[in-house]
Amino acid sequence: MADVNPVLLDEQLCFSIYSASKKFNHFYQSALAPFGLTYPQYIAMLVLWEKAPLTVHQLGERLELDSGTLTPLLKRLEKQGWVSRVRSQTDERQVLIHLTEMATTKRDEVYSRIGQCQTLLGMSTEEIDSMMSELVTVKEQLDTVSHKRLIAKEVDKTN
Amino acid sequence: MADVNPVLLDEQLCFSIYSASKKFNHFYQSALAPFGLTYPQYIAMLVLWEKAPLTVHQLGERLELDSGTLTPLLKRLEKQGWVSRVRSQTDERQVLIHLTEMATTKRDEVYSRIGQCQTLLGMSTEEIDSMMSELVTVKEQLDTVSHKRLIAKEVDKTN
DNA sequence: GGCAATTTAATTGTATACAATACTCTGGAA
DNA sequence: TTCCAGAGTATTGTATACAATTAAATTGCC
Repeated sequence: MADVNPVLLDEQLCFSIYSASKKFNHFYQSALAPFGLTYPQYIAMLVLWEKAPLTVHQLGERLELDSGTLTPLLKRLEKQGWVSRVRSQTDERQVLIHLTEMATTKRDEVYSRIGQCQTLLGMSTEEIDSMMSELVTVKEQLDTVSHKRLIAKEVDKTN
Repeated sequence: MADVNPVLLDEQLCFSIYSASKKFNHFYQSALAPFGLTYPQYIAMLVLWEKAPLTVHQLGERLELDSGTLTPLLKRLEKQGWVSRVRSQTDERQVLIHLTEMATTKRDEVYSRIGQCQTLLGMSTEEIDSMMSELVTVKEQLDTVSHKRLIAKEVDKTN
């Protein structure tokens, strides 16, 4: 164990991303304050504005969230009048998330507000695209590693 | 409101970062499973390994977390034997977080495990540095915008 | 020296995340 | 037809986050 290098917080990419994620969260929270939406609620609404109605499962795939997170989140969105949750007629296991009239009405207002705030960030489309593609690479690596570790576990079990 | 562009989740930098942050979280959670540390607990330990003892406030500045998050987190670390929380003699408002002997003993083991996992990510130091500096820019923008919005609020109040 | 303003932690309340479990429903196999 | 494996959602339990408040200690200012 003598060949171990110190791990310094300031050099960790994970912490940069963790910190940036929290700042974005805070940024959107205040940008969306007039609408009373949190950041996770907002991204759920983004997906729904694209293609509601969706089942909880479909929404979860898009957001990478499971029902443990989405069920209470959607109940809160329902209570605040953004969505309605309707048990599917054709398959009673599924719950379809529909937009309310209010959600449809307010969509462009939210889009506009977000657009204004993003302008304030002052990043070009190219800069944003470049960063996002780097992030895709990182995420793929993380998925691959997780997968490798999973395989490793399986191998372990067989020994 | 006719001039509003749709906001698509896939084009949002915030979501890329949010998603990457969750993947890192999951990655470290499983990498650190042998030690029973969560990701936030791990970064707290990183800072403490650099310069314990620290007050809750000092640790919070480094991690960008407040006592509302840190107090329970540190109590869990204490219960698991990583740290001790000691009320300062010279200023009884402060609580000093010390490393336990176990924490000191296991430090290099954790460093080594993390080093191995990072190698699996397959990113060069240059790639990581480049990404981190871009993230610093984004975070500075987010802070600036938040600050602008704060000023705007103050101005509002005076009207 | 005495007291208001500040500092520091802890607490409270709300909202995510996510693993693990429970429960209901569906479709297919025997 | 019955039974059951699997799918879809909800629930439970644990751990963050963070705003707002509380409580205790300290500092600064008169």
